[in-house]
Amino acid sequence: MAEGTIYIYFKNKEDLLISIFKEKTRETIEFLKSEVQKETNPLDKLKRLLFLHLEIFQKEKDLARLYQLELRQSVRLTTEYFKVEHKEYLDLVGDIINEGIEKGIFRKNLNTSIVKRVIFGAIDEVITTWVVSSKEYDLVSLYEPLTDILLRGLVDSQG
Amino acid sequence: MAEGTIYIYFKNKEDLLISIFKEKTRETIEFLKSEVQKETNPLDKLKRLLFLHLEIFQKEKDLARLYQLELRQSVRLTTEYFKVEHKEYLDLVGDIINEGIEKGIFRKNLNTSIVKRVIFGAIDEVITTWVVSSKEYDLVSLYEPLTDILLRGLVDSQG
Amino acid sequence: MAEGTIYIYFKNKEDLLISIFKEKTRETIEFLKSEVQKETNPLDKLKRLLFLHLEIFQKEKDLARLYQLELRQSVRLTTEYFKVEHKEYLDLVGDIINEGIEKGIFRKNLNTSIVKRVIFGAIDEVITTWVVSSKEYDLVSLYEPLTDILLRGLVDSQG
Amino acid sequence: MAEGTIYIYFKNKEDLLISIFKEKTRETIEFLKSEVQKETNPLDKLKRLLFLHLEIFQKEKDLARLYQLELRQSVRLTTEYFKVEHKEYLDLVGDIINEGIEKGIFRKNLNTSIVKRVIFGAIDEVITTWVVSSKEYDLVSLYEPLTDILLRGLVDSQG
DNA sequence: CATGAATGAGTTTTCATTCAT
DNA sequence: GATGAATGAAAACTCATTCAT
Repeated sequence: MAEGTIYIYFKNKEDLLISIFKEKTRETIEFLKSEVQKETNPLDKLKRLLFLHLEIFQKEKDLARLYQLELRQSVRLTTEYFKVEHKEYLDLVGDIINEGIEKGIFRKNLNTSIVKRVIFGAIDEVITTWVVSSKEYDLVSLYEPLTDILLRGLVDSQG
Repeated sequence: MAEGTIYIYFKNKEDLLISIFKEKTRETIEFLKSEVQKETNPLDKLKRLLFLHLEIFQKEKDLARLYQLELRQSVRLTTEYFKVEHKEYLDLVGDIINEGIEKGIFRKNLNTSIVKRVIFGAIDEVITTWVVSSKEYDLVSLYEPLTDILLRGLVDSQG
Repeated sequence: MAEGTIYIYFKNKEDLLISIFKEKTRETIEFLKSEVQKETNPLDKLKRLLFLHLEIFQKEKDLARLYQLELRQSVRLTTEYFKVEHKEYLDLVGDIINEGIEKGIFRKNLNTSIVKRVIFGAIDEVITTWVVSSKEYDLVSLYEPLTDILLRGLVDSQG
Repeated sequence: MAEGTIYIYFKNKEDLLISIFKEKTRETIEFLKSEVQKETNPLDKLKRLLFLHLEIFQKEKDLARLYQLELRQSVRLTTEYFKVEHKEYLDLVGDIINEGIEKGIFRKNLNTSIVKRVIFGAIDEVITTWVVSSKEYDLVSLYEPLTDILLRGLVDSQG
């Protein structure tokens, strides 16, 4: 695509970037939603979501770089993204949590709006570390310890 | 300080930014370390750390903006920061976790290197949301639900 | 006509514009010539010419805009236009003036090559003012004061 | 002056051009005003004005080119210029005409607002012709026939 | 040493022109 | 021949860096 072409379809370069992120994120969220719906147990839904999140980024490291590093380049872009597409992902997590609470699988006194951010933040940080790391390692293999902490917490309830 | 003055002390603008972040981060980590050492119980150490992290950023929203948005604008800066200063914070958390595991307060099978990232990621996300939000709300009040999830996890162990 | 089509018929955009102006100007000058020839008195010829010039532009404000503003945007176009089509209009005026001098209706010592430019310049300025004006007003009504000055001059010869 | 320098002082390139024209025109008008005031007779005032107008442009052909050709390049520029600086020149002429009418030197029934435009238009056209001409000739020498027509008109009042 | 106006390399944007359909 | 989406050379603009004061 030639330089000038983007100006036929977008007001400016930033608008193009915003559009790319919106498009890609929506597509991914649609995919995640449909995959999650294949499970009936909220616990399995959450697990599958986290697994796929890691797997998608592992498969497309360039995309991961784009999301974890380039997206943040423009404050306007980050803000826009946070308020719309990002919110949709959080809502997907939030719905699973709420369902789990209702079904007695998750704890009753959970604050869903914080829980969904904790889950996203945890996985986001793990992916960013993987992206900036000079070492090559398997991202998906982090699925086990990641879910373990999020689901069971840090404190030894037996102790 | 005038525009041109920075080039007397720094090679370029990015170096200035890196220097500011390093300086500020080290100072903050020193403060956090000294505060954490006032507690003997690893659980209390972790709680105090999270509380102070929220409190510091709440008190200086400009600093929060700087860390959560501006810092991320330069890929080189983010990468550099991630590998040095950010690591120090993670190590502080990691040491507390390890101490807790040894003392039987935290679960034995925790993967410390993931746990510390989960904790940082969770709090980081909560702060970024607060920074980009158009609504004004109390960040420190999120301390309770945040520690609750991280410490106890999502799953209802009674159920 | 689609964008690309003009390059089948014209070398470039400027050539198209030149062609449009040439065509339109020639057509208009032909019309003016034939109208002027309906009068026998050079004074009436000049009056009719000025009246029609105002009337044509009043009737087609878009055309007026084209001539008074758009045409001047390209230096090459202005220069080209000035040397050919514009000259034809001036010659039409010049011929009327010369005829008037010969017939003793206009003053003997008139410098025809300046006179024709004075007449064109005067009417051109009046039309440009009308085009750029934010107020809507009747252009043809300026015919009377315009001819009065050009024919009788400013000085009170009785005084 | 380097490319980027203009953006320190002006919003964009067009604003720079507008500013140059405004500045130069105001300066010239101030000069013309002061020169005109040296005369007491309105007729002499007008003559001196026309003479100086020709002389200034003859002396600075580049400036003449700028005014007669480049100024028209942008419709916005032409419109802005017409409504402000250009108006000031016309007012200067208009004031002289009004004074002349009052003193019985110019004809009573003159329409000042048209007269001033006729005078400007006439001189403007003569200058443009000089600028676009491939022949080099003396512009100031046109002062005589130009004032002759404007002051005495075309019609032979003896005839 | 400090300053901030000026710089110009790099980036973004425009728009006349091309060319596959 | 006609079309209009795509092109890219040129113009406009930005902003980190320099340097005369």
